[in-house]
Amino acid sequence: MKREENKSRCPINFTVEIIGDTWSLLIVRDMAALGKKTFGEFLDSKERIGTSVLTDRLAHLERKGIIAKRPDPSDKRKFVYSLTDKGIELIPVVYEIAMWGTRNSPDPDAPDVWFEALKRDREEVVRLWIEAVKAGSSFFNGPDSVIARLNL
Amino acid sequence: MKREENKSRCPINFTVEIIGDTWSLLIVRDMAALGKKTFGEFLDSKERIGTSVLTDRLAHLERKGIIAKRPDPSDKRKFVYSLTDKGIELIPVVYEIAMWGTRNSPDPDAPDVWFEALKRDREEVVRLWIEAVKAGSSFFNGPDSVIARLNL
DNA sequence: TTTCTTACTTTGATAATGAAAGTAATATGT
DNA sequence: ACATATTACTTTCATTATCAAAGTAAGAAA
Repeated sequence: MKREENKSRCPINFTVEIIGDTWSLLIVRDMAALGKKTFGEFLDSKERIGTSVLTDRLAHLERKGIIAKRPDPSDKRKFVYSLTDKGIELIPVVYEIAMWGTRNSPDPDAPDVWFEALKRDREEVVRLWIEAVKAGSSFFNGPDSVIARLNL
Repeated sequence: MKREENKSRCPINFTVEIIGDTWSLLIVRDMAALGKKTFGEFLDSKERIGTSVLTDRLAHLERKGIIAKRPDPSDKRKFVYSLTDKGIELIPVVYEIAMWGTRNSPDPDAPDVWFEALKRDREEVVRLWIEAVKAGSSFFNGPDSVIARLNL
């Protein structure tokens, strides 16, 4: 993997060298928006990532301090992946990327509540999203989800 | 180029399939932050993009409606590249990516005024940045630049 | 009219991706 | 207890992308 070449110390290049590929941000999305936590759950997304690439991207994100990997106490075959603070800080990036895609895609596919949430104040949605993930929930799922807090 | 595979209609995947690679966002950065406009100017960045990759990425961004390409009226060898409205809409994404990189890079390299601008209100900076590019300037350069408007 | 510049294209080596099959550890059902 | 299933990988190999270097054609500058 030559993708971490440190081409420059530009802050934008720094970020792009970490999440600027086809899969990394989709994994962060699955965690932050859907609350996915295990290898099998990540495999099960619409974009159909392959196992070898998933293994590679998870190791990459872990090495870069975006996610943490722990053994699952209740099933010793499994590992539980979670966003670190650094990973949670990516939520504003993910929000803007989702916003741009929603506005510029000819036919965006997302839960109805996503389009409802976009009508709300950006600052509030981003703040609630960060709080949700810190509380162990995600945008759409869990007791502290954004949609629960906004009553959507 | 298989990078536009339409893996899903998720808004995040839609955006990532357009700008989720090593170079596309750096080109957008060069245009939005530095006001670069020509092939030679893009070649001349710290990250040292190769000519074949630059040609490919410029064609890709043009095809996706992010940038426009016109002949230079004063030098018929040249082309002038500019951000479309769709491209200008990426500025909030670029801002958040730059913000994350600035906060998480161990040794970020950027003009001093960038760090000054980060202390200001996000909404204002993003608004001024969009206005600057629409007026033919960029974040750092031109009569309507963000740093000119903020007196930095 | 020679030389330089610009925006490419071509070539060939190296690296990343993607699909499929394989594996070892652990869990589950009977 | 035993057979089967599941999980998180690893391996293999064909396809595709990237990168560096050299080449090119149109136009500008001296």
